Amino acid sequence: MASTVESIQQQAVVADADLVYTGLKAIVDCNSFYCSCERLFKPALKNKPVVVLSNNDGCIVSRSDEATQCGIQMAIPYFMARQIIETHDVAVFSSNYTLYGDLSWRVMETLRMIAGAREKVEVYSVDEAFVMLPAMTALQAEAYALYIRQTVEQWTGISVSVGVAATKTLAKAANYLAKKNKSGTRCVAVLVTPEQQRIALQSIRVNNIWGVGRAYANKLINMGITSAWELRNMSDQWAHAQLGGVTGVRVVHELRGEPSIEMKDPLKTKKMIASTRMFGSPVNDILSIQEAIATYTSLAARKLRRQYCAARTISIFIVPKEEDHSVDFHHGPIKSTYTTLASATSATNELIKPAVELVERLYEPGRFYKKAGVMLSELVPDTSIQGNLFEPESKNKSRFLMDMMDNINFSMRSDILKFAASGTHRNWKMRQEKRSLRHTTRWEEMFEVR
DNA sequence: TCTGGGGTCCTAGGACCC
DNA sequence: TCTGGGGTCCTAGGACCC
Repeated sequence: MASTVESIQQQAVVADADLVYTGLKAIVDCNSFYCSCERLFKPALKNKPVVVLSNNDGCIVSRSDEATQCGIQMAIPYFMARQIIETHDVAVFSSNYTLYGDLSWRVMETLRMIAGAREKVEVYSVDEAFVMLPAMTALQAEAYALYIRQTVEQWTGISVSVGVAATKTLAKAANYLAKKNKSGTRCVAVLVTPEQQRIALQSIRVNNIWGVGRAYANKLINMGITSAWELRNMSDQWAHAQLGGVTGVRVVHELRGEPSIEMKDPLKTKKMIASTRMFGSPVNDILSIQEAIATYTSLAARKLRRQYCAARTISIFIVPKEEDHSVDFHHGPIKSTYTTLASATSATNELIKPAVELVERLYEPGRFYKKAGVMLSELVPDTSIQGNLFEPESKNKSRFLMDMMDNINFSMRSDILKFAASGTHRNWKMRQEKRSLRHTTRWEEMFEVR
């Protein structure tokens, strides 16, 4: 079966007997992404159960199919799965975001090459992207999806599932079916014709639809609406009243095949950038907290510069360790404050100083804290700074310094260069006991071929 | 005596996503 | 003992303005 882009595109022209669809989208989703990354460099783990833990080794955030079959649930705390993990000899890894980031970039670049243009790929998360497809028939869409899957796997070693449809929500539904029955679908599913859509949606429960979370799923099921097909057939007025207004109407429209969630412009920037983390163990001295805040600020500043932005507002928060364990974990008493700068900046040193000063406003001696974070908002394009002739020269110099630091940090993929305020003791640093090596980005940890 | 009909901006909170 | 770290969008309500 010849399934190259060229032959598919030629067929689309020739096969005028078939209906040609325009505006089709594919969602390409890496299978158990973090686990796949870990396995890539440890062939012995093939077909073995693998899990990857969140920061601080807190929760399970990725599990291989084998781990799922062992009965390990997604997003549960590590300690709760420990027994199953030991019984089944599951391989456990701490998160290694450097490795995942690099492999993610390779997957996305591959998709951009397949699509033929940067703007035809919308990176949705570290392991998912939407791809706009050329006009084609239903049959060709399936061949194209297979081609995407095979090419990504061949070029990056990462296996993906592909769902194709006229709307993002239906594409996600197709992808859900492809993943659910990997051997039957070859990790590819297409929901293009009305018949394909009906059969698929009748088989999917509402809670598995993109945009229907736990709250709405419970509500729908209580109302007797259990399948995606039933939801699709509800009226706009009903959706508006019952599913959170316009958002709910969009979901129903999308299920009917009417595009209501547009492809995002990849050049559009974020409105806010944050960097927050739990401490490895609770901390009660102000210096440690300030060190942590300084470190998070430099991380956030780096993200800021990567998207060519500057920030005018800095907010920080710290979370005291709760003595009362009955308090809901997610809604602890967060203390926060912010400051607005005279002018927007992306220079780490200009952001760290006010951020560290803010800590003094919140800190109460004697208390223990378990988490802190920095948020940068009021973002503006960086060009407004670069192009300003009236800024003192020192500002441009610091911008230059920042570029250099980013480049060094990026190429070495570690924080070799740091600001003194980030400290060197780091007893607040998170636990990462089971982190794998950074095979693709560090010479000394490179994978050895024997 | 009596209390319009807009508009904007901001914040908090809820719902969702990975 | 032990519970991630980001994000987005939408709505309601209050303050303020004319």
